[in-house]
Formats: sequence, C-alpha cells, structure tokens
Amino acid sequence: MSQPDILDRLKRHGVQATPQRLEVAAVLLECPQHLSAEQILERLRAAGSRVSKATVYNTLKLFGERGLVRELTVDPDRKYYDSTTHAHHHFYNVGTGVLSDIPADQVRIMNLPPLPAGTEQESVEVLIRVRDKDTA
Amino acid sequence: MSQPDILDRLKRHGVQATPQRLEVAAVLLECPQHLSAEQILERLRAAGSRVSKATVYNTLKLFGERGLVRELTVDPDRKYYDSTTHAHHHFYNVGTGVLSDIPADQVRIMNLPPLPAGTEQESVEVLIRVRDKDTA
DNA sequence: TTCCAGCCTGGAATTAGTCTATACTCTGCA
DNA sequence: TGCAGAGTATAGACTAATTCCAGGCTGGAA
Repeated sequence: MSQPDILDRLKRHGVQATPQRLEVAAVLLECPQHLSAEQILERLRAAGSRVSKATVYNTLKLFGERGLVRELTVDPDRKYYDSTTHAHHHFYNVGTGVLSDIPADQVRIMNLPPLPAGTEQESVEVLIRVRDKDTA
Repeated sequence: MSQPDILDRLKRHGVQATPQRLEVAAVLLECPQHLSAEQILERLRAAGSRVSKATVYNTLKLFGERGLVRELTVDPDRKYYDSTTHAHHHFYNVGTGVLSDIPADQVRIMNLPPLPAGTEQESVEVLIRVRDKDTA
C-alpha cells in the first residue's frame, strides 16, 4: 500500500495522520497479514524507527476502534491485528500460532439464532483451530 | 451436578480426584456456565475454601487438556472455562462480557475450505459478537 | 506571541497466568 | 511400623502483554 493510499485510509476512518501512525500503518498494511503489537514494534525498530512502545499500542488500539484494522482475539497471550477488514474468517494453528484467512464466501452460515434480547450484532467470526499432523 | 457424577466425570477423563479438584469442579460444573479462573477462585474463597490460586489455575488447565471442560479465548484479558463440552457456539457481549451458548444445530456451516497443508482440524468455533443496543 | 488540544515518550503500574522450591499425602512394600 | 516415590498443593516470586501517567512538544487558532 502506497503512502497516499495510507493517508487516504487514515482520513476515511477519521484518524489524524502523524509520522508515527503512518509508520505503524505502513508496516501492518503492507500486505494482507496478521501481526501482534510486539511484532510491529520489532519491525519498526529493525527499520530504524524510534517509536515508543506506548505509541504502537495506542495507535493499534485507535486503528481498531476506528475500524481501520481488525483486532483478533485468538491467542490467549496476545492480540493480533489484521490488515484485512472486510468479512472473512480464520484458520489458527495452535502449535505455531500461524493465522490464515478464509474468504467469507467459502463459509456459509445458516439458521442463525436470534440475538440475546436488547443486543445488536457486531460481527460473526468463524475460527477453525488446526494443529500440525504428527509426522511420526 | 452431584458429587458422584463429578467423581465419575473426573475418572472418565483420566483425572485423579483430590479435594481441591473436586471443589473446583463442583463450582464450574454446577450448571452450564462460563467462568474465568479468578471468578472460580473468588467463589471458592467466598464459600470458605482455602485453595491456592496456583491450584485453581493448574486444575483448570488440566481439566482443559483432558477435555473435561472447554477453554474459551474470547476476551483478550482472560480465559473463560466452559462447563459444556459438546460442540456449540457462543454469543459474546463485548460490552458486558456476558457469554451465552448457541446450540450446535442452530448453526450450519457449509463449503468448509481445505485445511492448510499438513494440518488437522481441532475445532470449529463460531463467535457472534454483540453489543447492547443504544437505548438513547 | 500565547493558548490549547492532541500527540509522543519513557518508565511505572497492572494483571492474568506460570514457575519454582518446598512441603504434604497417599500407597505399595519390606 | 516405617520408608520410598509418585503425584499434588501452596505461597510467593516472576513473566509478559498491555495500559496508565506525568511531562514535554507541536501546530494551528485567537
């Protein structure tokens, strides 16, 4: 994703652009992927950036709230941020921690039950946990 | 769930019975519900038990590994333990943290895509996030 | 200029969960 | 009757992800 595209995406989600936010966005939005805050911080540091940890966390949280990226709760030890925001689902390898996408149109969910009273739906997520086969 | 039923369930899952494990199981298996480790510890303490935190955590982890209860990763801040282990899905109220069950037969998933190479499926979970409607 | 809101930062604080070293409790067996 | 060993329980230290905080910076409005 190019710099102007990123700027545009920030603007469309009502997020004010700053150098740090652009850096974070550039890493995460580079391609469809799933990264944790620490992974992003690591990459930024490796590339010579001096963003603070707090800023990376704050920025990702903000991006998540504004719908610019998607927050995934899949690993009990850390959050992952998904650069792809349109509806889709995931495979999660519990051994390796690798996440991969399942296009929304490959899963059809039927007979959805009524929501609990007084609530409205926010999202539907299908998570298929997998593990490496024993090669023994 | 009565004491003998709990003993039986432990035995069927290859978990050796101890007073502490019985206490933990009694709280969680009392009825179909979703509790965090801390909630269970709290209830035990309130009931006068002196189990240690480590024991509660160890016990729940063991129960989860042996399939006696189900571990849920749904709230980024804590794990929940589900007393119901047969296949089913969940509503999760992101505002209140309340989890509720969706019977498996109320959700039909079709066209499941192929698993990533070299992996085998462990579980399929559907999570529907909801939020309280604005009453404004 | 001066103000102010919003942003960034390092470091402290928080918190779920795990680890560790020690002590206890059975159960089989001499 | 007593010992050995496996499996457990416990308090408290520790880890790691994330959030909080207090101070400093910046760019535009007045």
